Amino acid sequence: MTSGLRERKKLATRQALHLAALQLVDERGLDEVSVDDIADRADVSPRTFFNYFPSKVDAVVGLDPSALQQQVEAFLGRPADESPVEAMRAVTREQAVEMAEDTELWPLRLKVIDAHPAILGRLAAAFGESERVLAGAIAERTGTRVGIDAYPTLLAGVAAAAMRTSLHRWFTGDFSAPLPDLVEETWDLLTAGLPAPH
Amino acid sequence: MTSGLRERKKLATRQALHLAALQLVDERGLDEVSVDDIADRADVSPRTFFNYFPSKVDAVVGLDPSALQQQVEAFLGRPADESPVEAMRAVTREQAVEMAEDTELWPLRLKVIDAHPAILGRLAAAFGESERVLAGAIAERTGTRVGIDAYPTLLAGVAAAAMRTSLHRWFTGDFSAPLPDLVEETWDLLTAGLPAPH
DNA sequence: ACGCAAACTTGCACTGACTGCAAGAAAGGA
DNA sequence: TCCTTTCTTGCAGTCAGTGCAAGTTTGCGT
Repeated sequence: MTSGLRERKKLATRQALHLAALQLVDERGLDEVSVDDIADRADVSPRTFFNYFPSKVDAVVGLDPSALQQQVEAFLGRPADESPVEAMRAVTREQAVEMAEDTELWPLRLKVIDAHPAILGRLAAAFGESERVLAGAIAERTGTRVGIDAYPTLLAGVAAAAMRTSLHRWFTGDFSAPLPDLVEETWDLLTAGLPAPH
Repeated sequence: MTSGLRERKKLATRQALHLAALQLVDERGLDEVSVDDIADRADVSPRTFFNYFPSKVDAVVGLDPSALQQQVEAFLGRPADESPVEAMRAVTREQAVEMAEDTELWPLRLKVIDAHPAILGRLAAAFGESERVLAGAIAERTGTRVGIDAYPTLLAGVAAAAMRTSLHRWFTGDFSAPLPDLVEETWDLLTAGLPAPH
């Protein structure tokens, strides 16, 4: 289908670097891990590290660069009779299902991120980037304009907040509750206009 | 009231560094500005720069470190008969009023941030930090538990999204629309459960 | 199987962010 | 005025991150 040897090797190297970064930071903490350490464990030269990730924290976060585009396409591909909120909710639910399938990487990622605010910062930036792009897609679908109308930026931001909230609860509950269920609960709260609890 | 000479000087130096960073980055772009440049314009040594800000981007963002605590106190100090959403909304509106009073710094900040995604990342991290703390305050007020219940984390995240959305529209509209009005509109959308536009 | 072109890895040298330390200067208070 | 505390500064050092050029590996047509 896609894969020559070259592409498989690249993917393997990328994953090795990400995993090495994740494990090392989990073991020692962010400041006690150098790029050289990560490159060593992944069996590549320090210089090669920077061919794969632009910075140390990026390697720890290790986000799939194609995920954002997939998210946008999934959103735009939702049935036309769904409201924007319904479509956005469906997309985040699908993401949750995929994340939950991975029983190793995401828990470790969340553990490390939770322990290191600096990494959380980079993650937040990624969410911000995602928000920008998503807002454009939402505007396209609803006929609103980013920056002029509140709707697209707000919905994108709210969707990101919903995902963050769900991930946080997933982590806090030691991954016992199914992530998609947590996502559903969160969206129920949102569409009800955030009624006070109790 | 508070101010000895020493404290006034510290505040002045901090503001000078922040303004210098902001102007220089606006003029040349983030990568064309070094810490030495910023320190030069603010008339302090490069080493002193790091006594005030832990990094270059932090100086550009230049957030008031006490703002977060004030926000939490403002939230906890709202009348007990207000719902959490009403209280949160009131706090963000008050913030908006304060921000709008400053007709120089915030517009420049937003302009620079909009032009430099790397800075936006740091800002997002600050919002994330704020969310964490706020979530704690919300939990305290509502008797819910951060990490267990969705409510506190979600409301904090949504409030941050509302502020980001409003700031973005304020900037896009060249600061002609009153920021507090934009905040109100955004919260109206939220409490209505994000109804589809049109 | 061969050989060329493109892509990937690596080492080297360099810039600049950031830190710890210790000495000097400035401010506050008795 | 003297002493203490705090702030500033220079120095030396570590490490992140980048451009370049040489060497290596893979893809592909022949």
